[in-house]
Amino acid sequence: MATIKDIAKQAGVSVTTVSRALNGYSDVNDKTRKHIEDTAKQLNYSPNTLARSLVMNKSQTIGLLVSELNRSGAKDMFTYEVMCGINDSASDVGYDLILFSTNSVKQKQKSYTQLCRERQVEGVIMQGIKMDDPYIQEVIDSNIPCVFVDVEVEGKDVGFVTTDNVFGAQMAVKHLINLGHTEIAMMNGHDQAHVSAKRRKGYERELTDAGLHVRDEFVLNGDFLEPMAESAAYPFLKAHPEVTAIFCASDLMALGVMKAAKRLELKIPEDLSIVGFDDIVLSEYTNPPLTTVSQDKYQMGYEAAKLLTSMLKNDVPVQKKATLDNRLIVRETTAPPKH
Amino acid sequence: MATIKDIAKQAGVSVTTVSRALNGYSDVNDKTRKHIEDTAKQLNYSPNTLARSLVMNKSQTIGLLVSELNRSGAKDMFTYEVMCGINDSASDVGYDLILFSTNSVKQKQKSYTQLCRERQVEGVIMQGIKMDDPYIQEVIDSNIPCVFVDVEVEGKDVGFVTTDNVFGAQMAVKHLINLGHTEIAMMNGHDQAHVSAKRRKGYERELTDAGLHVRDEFVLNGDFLEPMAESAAYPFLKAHPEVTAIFCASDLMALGVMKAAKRLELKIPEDLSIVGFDDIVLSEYTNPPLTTVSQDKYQMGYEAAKLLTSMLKNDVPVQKKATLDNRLIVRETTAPPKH
DNA sequence: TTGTACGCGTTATCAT
DNA sequence: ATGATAACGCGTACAA
Repeated sequence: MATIKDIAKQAGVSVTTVSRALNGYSDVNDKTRKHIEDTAKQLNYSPNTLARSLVMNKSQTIGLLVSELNRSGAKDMFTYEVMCGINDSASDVGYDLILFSTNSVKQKQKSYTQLCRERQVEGVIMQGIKMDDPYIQEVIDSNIPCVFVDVEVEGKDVGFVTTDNVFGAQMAVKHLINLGHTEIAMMNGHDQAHVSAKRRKGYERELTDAGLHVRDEFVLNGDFLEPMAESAAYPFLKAHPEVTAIFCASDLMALGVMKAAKRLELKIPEDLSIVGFDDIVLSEYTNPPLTTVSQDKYQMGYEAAKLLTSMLKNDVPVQKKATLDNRLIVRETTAPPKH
Repeated sequence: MATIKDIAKQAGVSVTTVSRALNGYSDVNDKTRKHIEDTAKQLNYSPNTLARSLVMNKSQTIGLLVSELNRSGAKDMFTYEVMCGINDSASDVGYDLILFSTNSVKQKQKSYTQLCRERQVEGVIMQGIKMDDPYIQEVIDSNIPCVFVDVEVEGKDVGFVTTDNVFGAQMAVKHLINLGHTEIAMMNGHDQAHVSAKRRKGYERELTDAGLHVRDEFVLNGDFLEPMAESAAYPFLKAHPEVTAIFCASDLMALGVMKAAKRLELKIPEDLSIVGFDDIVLSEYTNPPLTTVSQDKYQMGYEAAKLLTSMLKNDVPVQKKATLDNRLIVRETTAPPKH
């Protein structure tokens, strides 16, 4: 627990000199610097970042605000991989991460700015937040730099990173159309997810472009959950034998659809083609392996942190959004329809 | 950015009174407290935990030290679920989490105590560390309270949480023996993993108890990685057609073994029974679904944080270790051997 | 019940 | 090139 004071005493100099020597200022004699560095090492000194942050008014800390950090199963791998990217990128530039988990209830108890200011975070990365969560508006109103993952919000100090969800959905649907499908349904997430709207847009655009009908009753809601998707798909597929393909807004929901199809004794892909979204680890191992739209989750996190730290470093306006490409991975759940 | 000073000025009292009023001390007039609370709210005040920590010498922060936080795939879900548990438990008692990711290289650059003291963490939870990592000894030598996940280290300020790996392995092997298997191999992780030793011990003990031979050449190393397990299993299974069952020290390696078996045209479970360890999400979806030993990862994290915070709160000696039960989940990769 | 004064460990300003 | 001193925001003896 040695402090610069201890070093100063031991080395016979003032605290000022110690501080400057250790921080690499040029206006300190080489000999005294050496001496100070030696005694610092000898005393096993480590600086107290708390004190430093207090006086400098910079904490070198980023808040990682994750909504519903839990074992929902749905976003698990997604959240984790994004986090890895954030962590790598942030530590590259010397920022530490402090983890806040929140949910709709907590958000009512403590305001966003309070949360941030208490811990003096310099900026925030926001993940898994829903469009109707109170924090979104608070973020925009506050002047704490923030980057959203997968929510397209912009503001003076607000940016976001996402993948091209519209185009991703288009790729998926185009793939099905190219195979010859014309009756294509969609299993969507829920209305509070920004990506849901985007993916639906892509789905509808691609159908329209191909001259196919867009039918509202062909779009189901699976709440991004496997069991919900299954129970939504089962009656639908039963009632609509003409449907030969389903585009799912997440891999997990695709799993649910696969289960429903199995119960209806529909063969995949012969009777029903399925395309997912995300490319979670699981999708490679399903039976048959799932065709899906792959998002680079790690990269999303990495870019998010990069965006944020660049906002933090510069006062000049800076690029505040990033849209990553995603790509279609064709596996074995898609084939031409039987006629 | 209002401070207690601002409140004091506005409310016409001293900072001391503000501090005491806001911290719920009893020796402050109800009327003044009310007045102070009102102006605090009006000024949108939030306390600066940095300053508070500095003076109290308590940061209310736990360091979450994760080794190799990356997309290795192997420990992904494991790490994530443990983290969820830690987070829930820690936030229950008002601790925040600061994320440190480390690896063998980083550990040489900055010492454990330095890392901790810089950020003034009160305690640490250590995850995914290898037995030959330098930090382990440093943790023991330091007096910063620490709880390890899955490494059985004890010390004055050091505890751990783990599952009963020996017994878990025994359950798995017993299950195979009960089915009638006698030639049972093991796919182990690597020598730097504490759990590897434990699981091997259970494997050998159960064989011995059943009067079966323990053969060193029946124990392979898959480094906890799927491809490594596959390439280790392939030649082994080819050379040892007498082997009818393999116990794997992780589900991921079980996947590798399944791939090797497929290449050798061995049917699972008819020609080869496989038991995994962990019960990752994936194992439910493999083809066929994997029989495995399930660990409650969330609970491990929850207990780890609980252990640590109780060590932090009390100066009295306290329970410093926790061993959780795990259970065998029989799915479809195990069956009696063909004769 | 309230206020004064000091200290936590550090950096920054201004002298010297 | 070096040192005194103030300041960051807060908690707390001690005094009143």
